[in-house]
Amino acid sequence: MLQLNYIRENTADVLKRLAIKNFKDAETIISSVLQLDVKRRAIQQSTDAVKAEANIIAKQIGMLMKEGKKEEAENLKLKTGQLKQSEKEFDEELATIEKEIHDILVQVPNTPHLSVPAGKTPEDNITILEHGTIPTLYEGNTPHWDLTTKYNLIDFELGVKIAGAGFPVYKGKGARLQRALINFFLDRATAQGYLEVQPPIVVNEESGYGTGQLPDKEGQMYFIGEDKLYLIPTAEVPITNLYRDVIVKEIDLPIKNCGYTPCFRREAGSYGKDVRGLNRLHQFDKVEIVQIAPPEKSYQILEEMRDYVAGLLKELELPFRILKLCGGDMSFGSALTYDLEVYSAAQSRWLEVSSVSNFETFQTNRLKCRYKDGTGKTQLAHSLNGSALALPRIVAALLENNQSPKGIVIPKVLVPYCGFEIID
RNA sequence: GGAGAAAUGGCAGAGUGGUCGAUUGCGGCAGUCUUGAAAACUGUUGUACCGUAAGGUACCUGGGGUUCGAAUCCCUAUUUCUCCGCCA
Repeated sequence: MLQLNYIRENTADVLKRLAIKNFKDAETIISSVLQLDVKRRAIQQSTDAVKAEANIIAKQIGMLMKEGKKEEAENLKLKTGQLKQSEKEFDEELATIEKEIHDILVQVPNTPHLSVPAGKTPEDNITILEHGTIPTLYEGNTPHWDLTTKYNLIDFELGVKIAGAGFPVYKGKGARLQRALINFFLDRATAQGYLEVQPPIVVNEESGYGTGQLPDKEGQMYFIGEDKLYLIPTAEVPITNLYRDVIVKEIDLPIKNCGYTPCFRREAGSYGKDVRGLNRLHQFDKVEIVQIAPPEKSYQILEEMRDYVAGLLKELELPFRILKLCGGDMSFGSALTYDLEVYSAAQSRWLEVSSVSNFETFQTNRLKCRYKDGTGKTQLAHSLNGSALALPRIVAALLENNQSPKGIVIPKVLVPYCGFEIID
């Protein structure tokens, strides 16, 4: 959520940036918020004035009672009736207008960084780096969904029986590969200075709100109605919410956390080749990295995070590219996002395996995640996160790219984690 | 799940209707002393909103109520602790 004060003081800038995100009716919405804000401040002044008067009278009555001047006290009490009435009215008016403002603000997306390219569709994203060579596969290569069956790594049908489509059962070397990747990712992240955390994989409503999944995207999360808990769509939610209602010392920034969790997504509305095999699942595993950063360093940190993830892909020897997302393809809360995509050779397509974003104060404003700066002033920190990495598509690319007539070759870096060099 | 107790500032812990935004201790910050540090001493130390400012308003787990006035009384929700039950 954008800060009202910021909108008020930088209206032109906000509008300019919202245009990059193709946010419709930005001018109308922003100006209505600003009008409501003027009204709100006027009402608050009236409210405060009435309350101040009432407080004074209450104190006077207290004094009179102490001095035993009951009659005078009774007279003063008579005066308070009118005040109480208008106090109540003002309070209600204020609450109403604050809710109105809030309801509008939650619908306004984050303002993109000025370097974000304009554009509406993924075609408008900018490729900033391509790395590795796309492998030439041998005659008779197959997509991963055939390989997983051939080598008995994943049983999709069994998952359907147990839970439903999109809940695969990993078996044998398939299961071991999962575990290997998780450990590899966590080891690399901790070596990079990220503190590993193991958060709950369900969150309450407040947490969903804090990182922006609620109120908008609740249809994308599994909900346990009896206990009012949401299954997390990403570890970003519980980990970032660790810092909800927290004021940290500047010296403790940046805070770097990583964590492995399963992720659950309802993926309502997905279909076709996008959901085939491992391409899109309802449950998948991911290691997430999260940073709480001082504003002046957040963009440098974003690049570090992006490059760190790229480093993982290099170690895994996967061909990949990095995209800088255009305004139209960025998520609601992000100010700048890099997507990392690996090339899945048998499918002949790029698969998104990581999304690294700077949210600036968009999340921390909701979270009330702040720090004291050098001058002792309290201000909002920036929050950033990225996948490092999501497993299924990595597995898909590994299987497809590394297939050979003899079997699937495990990248060197994973061999110690897997305990085998080839899947055959 | 049953019975009981509790929830106060970064922490500990006072405060049961009227100058209480809240005693005190610890911690933090600044200073004095010291070659430096420690100790001791002195001062300072919550958040948000409104206001150019002076200042004002709100917040003692959340919500509602009683009252001229609520940290304090009542209702309610949540959470925590103790005991019992169940259980990885």
